[in-house]
Amino acid sequence: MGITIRDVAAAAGVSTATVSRALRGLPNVDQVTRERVKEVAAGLDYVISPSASRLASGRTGSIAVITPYIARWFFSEVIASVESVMQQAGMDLLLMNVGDYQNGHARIPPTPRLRRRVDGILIVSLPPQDPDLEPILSLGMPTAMIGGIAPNVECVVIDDVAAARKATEYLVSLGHERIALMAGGPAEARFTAESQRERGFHSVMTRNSLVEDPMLEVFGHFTIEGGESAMDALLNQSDPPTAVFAMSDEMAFGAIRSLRKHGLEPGRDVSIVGIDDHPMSSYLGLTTVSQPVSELGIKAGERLLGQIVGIDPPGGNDRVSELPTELIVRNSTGPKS
Amino acid sequence: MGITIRDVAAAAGVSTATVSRALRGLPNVDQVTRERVKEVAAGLDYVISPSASRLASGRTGSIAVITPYIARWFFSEVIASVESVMQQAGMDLLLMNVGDYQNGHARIPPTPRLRRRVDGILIVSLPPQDPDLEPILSLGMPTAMIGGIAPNVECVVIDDVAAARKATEYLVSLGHERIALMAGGPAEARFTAESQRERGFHSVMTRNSLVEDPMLEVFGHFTIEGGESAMDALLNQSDPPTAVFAMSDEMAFGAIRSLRKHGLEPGRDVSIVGIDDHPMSSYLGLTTVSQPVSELGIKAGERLLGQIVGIDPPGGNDRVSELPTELIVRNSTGPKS
DNA sequence: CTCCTAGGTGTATACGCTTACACCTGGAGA
DNA sequence: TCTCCAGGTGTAAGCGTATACACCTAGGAG
Repeated sequence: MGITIRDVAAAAGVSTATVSRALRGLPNVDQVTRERVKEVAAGLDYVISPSASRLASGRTGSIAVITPYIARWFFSEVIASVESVMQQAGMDLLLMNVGDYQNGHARIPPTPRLRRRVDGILIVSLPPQDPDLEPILSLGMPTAMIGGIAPNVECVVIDDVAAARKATEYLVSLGHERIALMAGGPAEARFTAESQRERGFHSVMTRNSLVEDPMLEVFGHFTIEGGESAMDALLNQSDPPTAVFAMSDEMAFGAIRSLRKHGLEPGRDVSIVGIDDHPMSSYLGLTTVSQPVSELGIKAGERLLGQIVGIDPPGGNDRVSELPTELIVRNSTGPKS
Repeated sequence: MGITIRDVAAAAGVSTATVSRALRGLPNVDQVTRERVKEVAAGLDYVISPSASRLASGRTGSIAVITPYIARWFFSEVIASVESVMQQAGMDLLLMNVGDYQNGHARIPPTPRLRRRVDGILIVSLPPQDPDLEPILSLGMPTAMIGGIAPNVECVVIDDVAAARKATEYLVSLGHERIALMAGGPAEARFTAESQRERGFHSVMTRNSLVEDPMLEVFGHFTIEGGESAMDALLNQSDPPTAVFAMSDEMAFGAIRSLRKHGLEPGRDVSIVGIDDHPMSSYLGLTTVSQPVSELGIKAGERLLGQIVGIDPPGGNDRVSELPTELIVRNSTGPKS
């Protein structure tokens, strides 16, 4: 059926070992021989059998990306950029969603599917309390993480504290004092980024001697609808906020919609800041703190490759890379009226 | 290092053949033996070596998803649903982007990376003239396609002609006569869906004896920005349209923005219809024709699995599944004023 | 009581490659 | 001239599983 390395060896008049070395660019092969082997292989339309190669070498040439969502903006952007890096490096990318239970499917633990199957793992934003996280990490293979921090793992993140500070400080600079915090959910079930953003918000409020009214902390579940009803709730209070810091742009979108529904104009009546710089944000004029999503994926991918190839230290010393964020002022914010 | 099937066999007091059969659920294994083997395997924390299994059996247990985009809405939704199907089936999913050249990377042809590496291929919306399409199809392995039609391939699509008809007919029913067509790009470089949508539009216009002014055909490149400038161009004409059929929601978003920029109100001054039912469409009140994106992925995934397992006919007779679309009326459309 | 069958199990080879090791050659240095 | 070395190359032993085939057993049919 398929043509094998032996066919190539025979046709080129060399041994299979030489073919193997020639084709993989290893040293100790005469340049002339190498060229001839390559030509013969191309002529025979030979492609190496990954299974055989993997079995013999122990390397799989592939990595797994583990993520709780695939289709959401942040995640799909990250996946795309990681794919790009891996494709350049000639690595296969296995996609594994661990959030599928949200659709009613049984949660299939990824750990058994990882062992012996990949050379490295890239974890995207699993919350620290995720039941799959610990087993994955204790697999002890090259691992990188985006949007979260774990000991002994290469982590690529933004400075979520600083991002939240930028957003909050900007609102304060506009004169706002009653500022609401729109988080994803209650503190027990938060992503790392969420907790950090709360810390950033908190620090700015404290530094400026502003009170954090517990009534002004609401949960938008990182969705438009969630943001909308959270804003609804804020507006129905006796003393509504004059500004809102939403932990994500999508929640901010919902908040804007709620404002309009109540006949209020974002930026004039109530100011809204998000985090992300989602593609729709410029469309909707949302002031936000941008995060370099593609760069997160690229950097984490490269770091992971480094571990696999053996250039980078395989974790060991809590390497954390922080990528910069930037406040982007649009018209969903304005001075306190 | 790793523990092998031999260790399990020894520990369970049977041969490796029996272990292999027991673990994979093959018949001709005594129930008692099977249980014991399973327990021993679990106790030893044994996981099968995919490479060895693949090499010996010739099956890879994985499929490739080939797509020109990863992060765009339609594509990420499709990928997510396919991943779900494959995870349930215990198949690995390799992600391969063939649109990376758009980011300045060299285009790496996927064909060599496919051979001997996957049991099946799922192609998402490659345009018929894509240089990679033909080589992939002539690989002769189980293949399914979403959003496009090719001979001898299992295809899952929406009826793009009908979808475009629904949109156009609705505009006609509102009394519009000067209706613009916002396509992606010129006819030479169109996705299958694009051509079909044009046909649907055309048929309705003709049937209602409406003239298709060539001036009213514009290109929005399936992006918000593209839609916006295309709409700008339309509005700058001496005799602008009273309605626009945009081939995608994102272009429609751009069109809406353009309208507002020109002081016009969508649905009152100019009507806009899109296709997709993008998550932001309900937010923006866009009238559109929805397509069942997840179902496309699920169905195509299942069909592909069927071919691999050998239940479904492996292509052969141009099987095309059409999934239903639905007009969703919101407030970007209104009677001709 | 014998024969046959079918379910259950073991033996041993093939899968296609990588790589440790042995080997060979020619030229540089002594 | 001889030795040594390094660059090239070949040999052959795995890598861990699947599976064709042989075998064995017990029970039912004759």
